[in-house]
Amino acid sequence: MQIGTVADKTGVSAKAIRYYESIGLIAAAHRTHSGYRVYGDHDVQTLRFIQRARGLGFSVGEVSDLLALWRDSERQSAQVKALAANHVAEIDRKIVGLRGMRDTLTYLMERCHGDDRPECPILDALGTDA
Amino acid sequence: MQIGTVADKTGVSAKAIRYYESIGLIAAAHRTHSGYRVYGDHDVQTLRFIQRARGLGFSVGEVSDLLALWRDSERQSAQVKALAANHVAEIDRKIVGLRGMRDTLTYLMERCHGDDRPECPILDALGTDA
DNA sequence: CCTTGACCTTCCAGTAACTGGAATGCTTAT
DNA sequence: ATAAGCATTCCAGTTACTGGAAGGTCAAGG
Repeated sequence: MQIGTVADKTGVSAKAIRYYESIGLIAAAHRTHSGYRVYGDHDVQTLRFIQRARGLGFSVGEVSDLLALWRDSERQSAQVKALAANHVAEIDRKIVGLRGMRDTLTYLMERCHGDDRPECPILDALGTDA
Repeated sequence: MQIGTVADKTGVSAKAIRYYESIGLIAAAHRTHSGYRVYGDHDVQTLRFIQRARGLGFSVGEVSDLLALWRDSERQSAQVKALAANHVAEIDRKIVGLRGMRDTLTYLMERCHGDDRPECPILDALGTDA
């Protein structure tokens, strides 16, 4: 298989696959005599794994750890769970931050007429001296 | 006032202030004969505005628009409200995405023993062929 | 007068995770 | 022979800054 086929099968762009190779997330692919990268089903599996983990918001570094655990038959599920727990905590922090922003903004928007007059509590809130 | 004082007063780092100047978000500061930037209370107000807007998650580009509206006495509050509404929609999209990730992860974590055995539904979910 | 320390200056690099695009090469079909 | 549709490498750009190097400025103290 060439890189384009793998990209289609995994949903990971050819660019991203090369990038993952360049940073060492995946092993360097074998090449044809003319330099084309060649992949097998195993690589498709790995890239699907990566794609799903990225889709769950894991950073590339975390994905690297997850891949290592995935390949390690001696792993302890506690390690995986701990990684996931950390990530969930991180997600929760982000959600809390975003909710705070949204709450403030909706509060201000409710008080803004939103017509052709210039008065605006949103700008007032941003610009107060307090 | 020099840049360090403004940084203290506004919570915007000196680095960030210079950066904002470099991208044109704020006007170039006047300089002393020796090249030091000089600021007044007006600049402190502006930077506080920027700081608050950034804290609500507005991008620097959006902050630029907000600043323009803030300075425009002829503005229509509807423009501000629309900007805010777009931003809230964006925030909501992010929250939905994050919640989806969190739900999936917590679902999988509940099923993971998290002990010294290797079996792990989290890795299974990431690695399935389906 | 000189030095020390705390300021300030500019400029370059790095961050995360890629994407876009240019210039070029390979393969296959017409 | 050439054109289409793949592939390759490499450089730049994205966001919003931060870190650090190399070096000027200013006030205070010895």
